[in-house]
Amino acid sequence: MRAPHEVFGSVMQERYEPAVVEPAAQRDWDSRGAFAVAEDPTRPKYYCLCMFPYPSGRLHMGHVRNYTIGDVLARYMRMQGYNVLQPMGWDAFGLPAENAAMANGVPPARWTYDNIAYMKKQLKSLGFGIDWSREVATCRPEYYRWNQWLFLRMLERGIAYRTTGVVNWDPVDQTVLANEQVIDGRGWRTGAIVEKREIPMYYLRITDHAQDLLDALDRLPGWPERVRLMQENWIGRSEGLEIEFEIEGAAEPLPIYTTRPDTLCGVTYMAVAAEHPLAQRAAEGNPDIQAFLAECQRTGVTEAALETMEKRGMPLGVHAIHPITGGRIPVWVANFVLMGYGTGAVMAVPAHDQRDWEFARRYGLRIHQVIQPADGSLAKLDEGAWVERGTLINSGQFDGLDFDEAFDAYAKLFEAQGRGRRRVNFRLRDWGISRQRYWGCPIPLIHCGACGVQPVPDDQLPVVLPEELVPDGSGNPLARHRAFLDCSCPKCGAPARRETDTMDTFVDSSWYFFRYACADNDRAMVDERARYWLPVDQYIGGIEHAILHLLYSRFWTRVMRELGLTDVAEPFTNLLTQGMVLNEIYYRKPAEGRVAYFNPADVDVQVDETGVRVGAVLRSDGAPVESGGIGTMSKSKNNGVDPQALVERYGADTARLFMMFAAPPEQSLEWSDEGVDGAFRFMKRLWKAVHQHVSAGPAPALDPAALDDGLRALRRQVHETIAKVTDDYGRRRTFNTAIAAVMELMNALGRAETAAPQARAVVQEALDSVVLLLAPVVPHACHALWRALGHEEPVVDARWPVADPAALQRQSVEVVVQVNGKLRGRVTVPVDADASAVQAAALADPNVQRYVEGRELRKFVYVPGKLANLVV
RNA sequence: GCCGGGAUGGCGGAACUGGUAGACGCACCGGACUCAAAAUCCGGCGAUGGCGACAUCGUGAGGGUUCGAUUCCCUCUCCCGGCACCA
Repeated sequence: MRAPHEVFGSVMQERYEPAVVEPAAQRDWDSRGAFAVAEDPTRPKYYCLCMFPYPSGRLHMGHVRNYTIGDVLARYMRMQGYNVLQPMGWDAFGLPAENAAMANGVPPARWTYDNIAYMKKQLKSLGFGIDWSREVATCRPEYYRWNQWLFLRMLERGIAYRTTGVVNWDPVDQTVLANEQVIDGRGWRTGAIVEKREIPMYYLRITDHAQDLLDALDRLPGWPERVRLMQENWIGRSEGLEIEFEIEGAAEPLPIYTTRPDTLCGVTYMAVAAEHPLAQRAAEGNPDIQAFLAECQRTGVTEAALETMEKRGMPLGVHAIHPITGGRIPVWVANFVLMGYGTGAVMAVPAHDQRDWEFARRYGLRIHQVIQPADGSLAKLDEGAWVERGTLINSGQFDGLDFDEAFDAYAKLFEAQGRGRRRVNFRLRDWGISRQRYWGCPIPLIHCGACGVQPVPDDQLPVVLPEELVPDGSGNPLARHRAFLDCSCPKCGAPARRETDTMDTFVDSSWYFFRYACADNDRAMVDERARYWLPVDQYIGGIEHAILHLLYSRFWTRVMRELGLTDVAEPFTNLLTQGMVLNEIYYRKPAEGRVAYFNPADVDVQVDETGVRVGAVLRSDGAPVESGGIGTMSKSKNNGVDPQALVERYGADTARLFMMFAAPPEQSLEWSDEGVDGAFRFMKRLWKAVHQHVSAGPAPALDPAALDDGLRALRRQVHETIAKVTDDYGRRRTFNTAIAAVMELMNALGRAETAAPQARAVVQEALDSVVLLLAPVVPHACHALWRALGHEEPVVDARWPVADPAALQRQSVEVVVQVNGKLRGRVTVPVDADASAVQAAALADPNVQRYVEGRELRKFVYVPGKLANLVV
């Protein structure tokens, strides 16, 4: 083996060749096990985690962006002295594998394992500093047995329970469809109108933790405000009243929940869900209602579909008795009321609720105002509902009360009568985890004819999913696979049938970050090592996971804590949500047939002489294509860029540099081939600068006292850049501005006169700093350059540079001068100049004088070292 | 429909706590080098007016607060993410 200095050092090659540099750096890291980490109580730990990928086949740019952000932070924190863990794994169960199986006849398992092998190679070629010894794949029995084990613990404690749930049913394929497989209300393969169907499912009681999941958001200062807000709204805590309405001719009252009890006297109708017993009973012997209920069956189950559909209803011929006025109120069935939400019934106040108002208008129902604006102004109820709080009117003894007083008065009244109570309600629903699919973690239950549903005993775990089956789109192949199905009842020993439902893949991803800490333990879900590494210090992933995945993980962590498996309250201390990767969309719409999309790589953009775009043509035929604007990279729009091709052409460092430079991580990132060229040019300039410097031999030691003004200014910029980049990486997480600052420094270095010995010393310090500052972003090139600059220790293990306060000193600063807020001049003043000195200097400026002359100075504003404003 | 976010030159973006709008990069234009091209290097580059010094306008649209607003408040438009079985 060659010593590093024979490869680089003084014989550093002149040309920047990533195809040589990158594999060499990767081999060096591999041979030294640079990223394998162990628990070390003597050093502060830093657990840097990126959301694991679904093994879809190849990496896409969103992955590259995600993992580059993580790798930059991991390498930066390592240089800051932390014991850094950066693991990786595979979210390997899920629908796409079944779809691929249907298309190609390949078992999901094989497709998945092949994809993992390929994508792992891609991740390695991008140079991410991952500890691969901790890799997990959720489709492996070693992993999912702990899903099963914890599920059984939840079942024992009543955290998991069985009830019915609503699913999309394709009547032709006789199968349950995912929401994404329902297109415009029809099954994606059969085109059949999808029906709602109730089936038994297992649920986890996440609602038991609703209050805590909400309260703890305040203790997550490291999460973006917008994610906390989205979770808060998702949990949706509300305080209201549950009120029972008597139903004419029925023994059972109709309970409803309202957050606006102050509007109670404005109720002019009630509405129940199609599945509500009142509606079902009214339908008996009434074909019109039956037809309406059947129609309600044929809608999607998503909230978006329900909210956007036409609000329709039908009177049931049943009446409720108003609990205050004693008046008769018609009860309707309405398609927008959901059986699963609250009590499946609502009171309707058209005067003060917009949806009720529209419904009342449509069906000619009464609109009765009971709230008036507190300022006495008039509510225009013929234009829409008046939904603000106000003062009660038309409410008998309650007239004149405000919202809080009315809430209280009604609550006391109903509580005294036993016909209602105060209630806190959450929008959050329990987590249904049953999926009628093959490629997922089997739910470890056994159905016995005599003993009912029995849990699989712990010593028989895991229930292993057979890996050779190929789904065909009509139901779950497990249900036809005798070797899986047949078993004996653990209680009575009689022949029994295994449960064929599998778990939601969100279960797999709710705790994988624990397993990385102890992936090799085959006797326990987690061990002591998880106590060392958890919680995750920095979690990085797409904003699209802001609610579900993160909420489920927070819940699962709470369950693990209840079971004594962890002491961690919250799994992710800091969260960074990265934006999408976008690209141009080009298409042609033929007179007939489907729109054809063209990959931007095959399209030439035409610009006029000022650089403005005037059109685009397809390179292969030279004919014009239409621009469809900018959109997320996707298969359907054919606008993806293959990371592999990019790495092969420019190298991983250029790909990483472009991604980090083009936009701050939280914003969406627009792809640009020209931008990649620019990043590559910068890499070549950096390489050349170091090459030129080291070719002239070793630089002398730096003597800061011996520098002239020019060199002192250059050295100040070096240290200003160190301070800025440190702040940008560490606090702001804006890698684009950090890279821009380094580019500015390189530009200044290129302009400087560097022949003199002390100039060479400053350049050495500058280049050392630049290589250290860029090492997290472009680690391969910096690995080589650091050694070329004469350092023995590899740059991954180098210490992060610290700005020298002495080098940052300045004697004078430029202050901009405004007159009445408009920029009129600039003056240079000593750094320690006081306001009066700056005012005098400002008034001495000829251009400033033009605007101040002959007018009275009313006010003088001075922002030290920056700005002076003369108000005249 | 509901919840969250965004909009700044020809383009991606910068301006961090209300204080110089346009850093850095791309594209484009001009120049150097070259037989030539590519590569590289140097310079210019928001709009309008002016020879120029400068001036006026300008951060999706409209209004407000302030000595001063891309930044804070109100109204609106468009785009993106999520809406519980895509991951």
